[in-house]
Amino acid sequence: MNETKTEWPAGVKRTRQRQEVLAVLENSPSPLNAEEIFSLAKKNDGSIWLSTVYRILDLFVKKGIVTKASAMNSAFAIYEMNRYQHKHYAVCIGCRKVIQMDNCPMEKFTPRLDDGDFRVTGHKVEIYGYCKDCGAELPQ
Amino acid sequence: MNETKTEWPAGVKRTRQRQEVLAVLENSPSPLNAEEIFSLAKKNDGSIWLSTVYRILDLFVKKGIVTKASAMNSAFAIYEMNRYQHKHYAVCIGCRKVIQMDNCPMEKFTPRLDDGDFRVTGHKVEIYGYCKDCGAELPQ
DNA sequence: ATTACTGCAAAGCATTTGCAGACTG
DNA sequence: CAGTCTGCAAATGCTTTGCAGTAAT
Repeated sequence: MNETKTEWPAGVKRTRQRQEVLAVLENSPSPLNAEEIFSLAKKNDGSIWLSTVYRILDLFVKKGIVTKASAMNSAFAIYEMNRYQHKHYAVCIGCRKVIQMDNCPMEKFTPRLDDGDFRVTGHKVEIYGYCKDCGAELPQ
Repeated sequence: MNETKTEWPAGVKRTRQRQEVLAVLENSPSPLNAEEIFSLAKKNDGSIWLSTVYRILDLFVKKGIVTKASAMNSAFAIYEMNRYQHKHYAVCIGCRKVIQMDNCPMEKFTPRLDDGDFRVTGHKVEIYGYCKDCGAELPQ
């Protein structure tokens, strides 16, 4: 599978590797790290290099096609299609499963800062704890 | 300066390097990364190794004396005394300054998750944008 | 004296970079 | 065909680990 669902982004040279990376991201319901994107693209296509994946991801992030985040307590970054919807995640400490959150705690919130003026351009929220499969093992 | 303000934590062997690291953290108003802790400790004492600092920080985190976080878009972890108060930070994209937030967006918030049951044990919030010194350079 | 801790060096892991050949528009 | 992109290898930066000597209780 090598097709992207949407039209090709403007101002981005179309190469086999870029199509592959975009297709992988479009077809993933959850964010992926570079290594995962790399092996999925490789499975579909056969010839792609990890450093190329990083370069493509950087480009896509710069173009606003993809968003980059880093899951807490995790050494690596995760990437997903920028679907222009505001999303946050809950991460299970037990199994590392990532669960989408449907609401955002920042909706009705104004930060109170020591330093006076601060122009907020974005925020990051992550909740952690135990999912229904992992929580059972532990005492309340 | 080599003194710690509070009494020495129980169950932790007291060494010169550990005292130094704890003193550095106690005297810092803002979180520091390992390299910064290392050079401050070195300045005070002269003989300490970066890998030792990492080992000491891991120990302190495990003992609950220190908390570890990772500032967004930044490759390294930051550490600070666990003052048992709930704190979040705003990070300036321009100068990387870290500014404390006095309120918490999670106070009156219940996450709505796809996956049903999830026992929340903690959360992480980070706001980013431009501080008063860096914001001026950029257009509104 | 016994056990844990540190100095030091080297490895580890995610990510980045340099370069020459290959491909796109 | 000019310029960009990729394969590949090697470097980078933060952090971890192994080992033998040193220090703490």
